[in-house]
Amino acid sequence: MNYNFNEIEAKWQKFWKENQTFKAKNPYSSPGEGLGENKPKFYVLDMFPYPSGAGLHVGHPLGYIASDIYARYKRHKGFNVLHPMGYDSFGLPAEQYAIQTGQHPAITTEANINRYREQLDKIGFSFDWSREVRTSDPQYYKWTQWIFIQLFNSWYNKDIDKAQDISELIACFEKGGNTGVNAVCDSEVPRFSAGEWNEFSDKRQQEILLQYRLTYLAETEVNWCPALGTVLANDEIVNGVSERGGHPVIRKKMTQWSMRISAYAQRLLNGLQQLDWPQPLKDSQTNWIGRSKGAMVRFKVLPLVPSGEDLGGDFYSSEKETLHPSQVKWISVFTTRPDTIFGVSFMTLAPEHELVPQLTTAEQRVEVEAYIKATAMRSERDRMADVKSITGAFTGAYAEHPFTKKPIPIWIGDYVLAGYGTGAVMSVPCGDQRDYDFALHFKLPIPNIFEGVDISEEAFADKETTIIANSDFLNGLGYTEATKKAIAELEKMGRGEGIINYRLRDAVFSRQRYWGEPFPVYYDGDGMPQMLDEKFLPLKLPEVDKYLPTETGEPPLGNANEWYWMQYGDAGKVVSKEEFTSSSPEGQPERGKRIGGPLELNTMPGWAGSSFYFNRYMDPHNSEEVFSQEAINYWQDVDLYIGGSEHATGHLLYARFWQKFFYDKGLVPKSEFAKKLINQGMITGTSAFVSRISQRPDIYVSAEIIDAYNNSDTNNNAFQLIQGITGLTFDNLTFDKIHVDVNFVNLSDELDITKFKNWQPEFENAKFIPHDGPIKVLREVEKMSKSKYNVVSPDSICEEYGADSLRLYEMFLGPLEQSKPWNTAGITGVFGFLKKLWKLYHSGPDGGFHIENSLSLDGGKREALAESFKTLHKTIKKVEDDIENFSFNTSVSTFMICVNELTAQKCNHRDILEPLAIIIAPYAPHIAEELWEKLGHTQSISNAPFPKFEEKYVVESSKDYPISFNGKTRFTLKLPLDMDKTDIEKAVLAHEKTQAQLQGRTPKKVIVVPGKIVNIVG
RNA sequence: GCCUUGGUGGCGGAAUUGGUAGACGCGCUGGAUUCAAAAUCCAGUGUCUUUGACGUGUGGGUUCGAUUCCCACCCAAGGUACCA
Repeated sequence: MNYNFNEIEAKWQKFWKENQTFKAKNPYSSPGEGLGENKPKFYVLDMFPYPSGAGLHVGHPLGYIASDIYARYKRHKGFNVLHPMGYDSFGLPAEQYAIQTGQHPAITTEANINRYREQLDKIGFSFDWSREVRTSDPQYYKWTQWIFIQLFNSWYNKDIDKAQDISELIACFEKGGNTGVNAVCDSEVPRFSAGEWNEFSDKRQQEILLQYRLTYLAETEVNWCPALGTVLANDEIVNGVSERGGHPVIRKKMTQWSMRISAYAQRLLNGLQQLDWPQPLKDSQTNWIGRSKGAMVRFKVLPLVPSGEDLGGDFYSSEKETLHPSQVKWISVFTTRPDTIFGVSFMTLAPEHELVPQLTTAEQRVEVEAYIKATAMRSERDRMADVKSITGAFTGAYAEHPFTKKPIPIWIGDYVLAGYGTGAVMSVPCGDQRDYDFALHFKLPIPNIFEGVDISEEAFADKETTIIANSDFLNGLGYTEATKKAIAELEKMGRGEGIINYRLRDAVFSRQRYWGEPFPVYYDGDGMPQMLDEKFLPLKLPEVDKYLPTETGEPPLGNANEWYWMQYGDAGKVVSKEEFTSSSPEGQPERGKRIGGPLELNTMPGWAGSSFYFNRYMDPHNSEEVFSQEAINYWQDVDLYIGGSEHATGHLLYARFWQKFFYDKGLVPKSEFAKKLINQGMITGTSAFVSRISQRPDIYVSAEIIDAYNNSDTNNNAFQLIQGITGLTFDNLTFDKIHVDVNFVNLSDELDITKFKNWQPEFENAKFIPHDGPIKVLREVEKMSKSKYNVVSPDSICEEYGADSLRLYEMFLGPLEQSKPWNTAGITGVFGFLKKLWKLYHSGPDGGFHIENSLSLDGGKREALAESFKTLHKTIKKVEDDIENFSFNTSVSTFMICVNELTAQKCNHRDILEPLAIIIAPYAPHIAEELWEKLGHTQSISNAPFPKFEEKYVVESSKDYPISFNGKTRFTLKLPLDMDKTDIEKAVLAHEKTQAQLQGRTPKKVIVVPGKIVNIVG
């Protein structure tokens, strides 16, 4: 009986579905079922996919296969395993497709999901599909909206370092104004007393509260992508262009919803230490958060120097005037080197800095304005492409040095970024290369404040060896002491303080798109944002005629006929503008006053729905709560999370942020959502190329001819042939390489000529050299992509070799975390292995199922099987260790070795073959189920206990010692393992081969490592 | 530039604490079987100037012994970038 994988796999996939084999129980909610009650929990999660129209290629399931093996292994180990799957189904491609075709994104998304599901099912995953979530499902995004409301109703209290309800902030304001409140908020919040607060209008109060909320509406500089018609987050931009589509991105001021993730910067950093995540990923989050320790220093802007006054050669000598205190302006700068403060010879502000217009003198105005205009015109990309040219302009203004009291000229320059720190720097040319270059270019002084350092060529930035000089009270100090002292002095004078600055910016949360979560927000008569009451959620996406921005440039939701919120008392609904304006604000006595207004036109970004889905899986159908406390307290957090490293600074940072917010609100028991994370590597494609003669594009040649050509092997008779047909000699012959579909190529790299000719019209009349023999293709490793025709789909592999072969092969390719090329040819190895495995259980006549039943008490039988037991148990040990270390590739080798050995031993004994089926089941579940059933079991193999490794079967009594001379192994010698050092040395030295090696010399030293090696030094 | 990861046969890769480098598989070569092919099975397969020598990116070092540890460098991939 042959290994009929198609039949077997279909059978068991149906069985699992019908029996809900992998449904995870929340034990408290189904106590009667008994399952899971006494089992420890284990949560294995994959990053849920965006269901793209292209479907899956063999690279996609890699991580899913690994997590599935782990999940199945944990079930065998007696855990109650949660292994869910769902879809991140809001996103740009469906919307772009909708713009082109008018097809509603919900319809395309549904079709894509169905295709994904079909493909996933064929691979035999043990997902609990009863828990599936889709971010675009209103029953799901109801909770995304709910979380948004919670964030809106929260502020960050720095004193207790956690988020609190906004009502507590209001209470503080009412009691003592905002002077005593230590909150994370906008930088320009004015100071006010309790009395002033209570006097503020409702609108003013709302405006102030907005500056404290964890999600807030503010005019911010955003990354605007004109081609996509939307803003993008920093992590959605790669090299100055959009991640999707590669369109240019410019800076633009817009009123947008933002998330105050910066409040969590330090906790996001701290939390990394307890996480078992890949180091590169943790490093990239650390860099992204970008903590730097230094000082905030305030420089007083000096009154303008009267025009025409000669500043002379020494510009530190000008006279000062005094100003009324209310007119004094201050420029705050952030520096990591307060120790170099005496080296400041000028200041540089970002061109966008808000003080620039006020500071600029009449004489400099023209130049400054021209410079600002010029920098604004340059796109982000231009600025990045050109970092070498130094540009800037002098404002004409001066600031006072906090210690020397000398005037310092204030410049603007685009090397200072508006978005980092305060958008202004104190320039220390002797200690910073950028300041140095700027000073050199504009002929500004470069005072040296370092002991014994030459700065005539470049700046000196080495903190370690710094000794400060020419710096008054800092002279002679090193970096650490000088920094401390400088900060202490600044604090004493009230001119600055030590602070910690983060690169992490608040995250823009609005997108000018259709296919995303609508905000549960309307704008009242004052234009202030108001949250919908939770009982009205979900606020469903409205229907629109077209998915493009409106004629007035509003987001696509502006096209909706009905997109106004109207509420009387407890009754609220979405209505048209006409219905809203024609309705009575006074309402009717029994219904109450009408409230409402236009609904928010922006939608939420892609990362909204993915920032809590892992928690929602724990209780996915709960319509009362985002998840119940029982569910979250049972499942706690993700034990193993597998997904791509491309989400390092996006999804994985935002999700950690929301989790910490939930933690503050007492909604979750853990402040980190995933204990362990693994990044699976990318599977690249092996593209196929066929070469054709450049001068005669209808003639295609086999790869051997190209080899001969590249090696200048003119004797190859193909060249005579080519010359005969084309008249081209070897010397003026050139070839072009063109991609061919990898599906037209067989395992021996030979091209299927018929398929190729029928592929595209231009190949119809293709001629081939050689005419008769096979045409071989060239191979090259590239990213798997449609345009390179190197995409291999899992479906075709499953059809030809089966899902078990696919699963084994994907694991066998190499370490999970490494990127590696796909080459279908190698799959025959694991396919052959499965056939061999099948044969082990089918040693009967005509290949029928045959197993020797166990006579477990018969010691004699056991004796005969000792070798097989040894094979089995060393396999159990190795495979168990490998799974725990996520070294799946080596366990496939181990299985191969095991089956090769058992085959050689002609083993057909139940005591061996039954445990073998279990240990292989996580990897190749279909064949394992089938064999399990044949072994007489009626229950699925998936919960069978994992066989226990027993040392006694693998103990060796002797060892083949490698005998080496000066570290080089010459021969091996079998000796008992319990022999001690001295005896080993004697035995080895007495051996004739040793004597032959020594040729009469006396060894200087003999190293004996029992159980390992013997080395003779001579 | 900086941070991270990696570099081993024709190819994917193995060697878990420093102890026989190249497991396992692909490919290739030869053979068996077959009218033939596929499939299957058997044997071989790091390199070379083959009684031996050389071999884990390069050059040093530590060690009885180094793919493994240390120093310097080269190359590749990923992240990040005027971050004050």
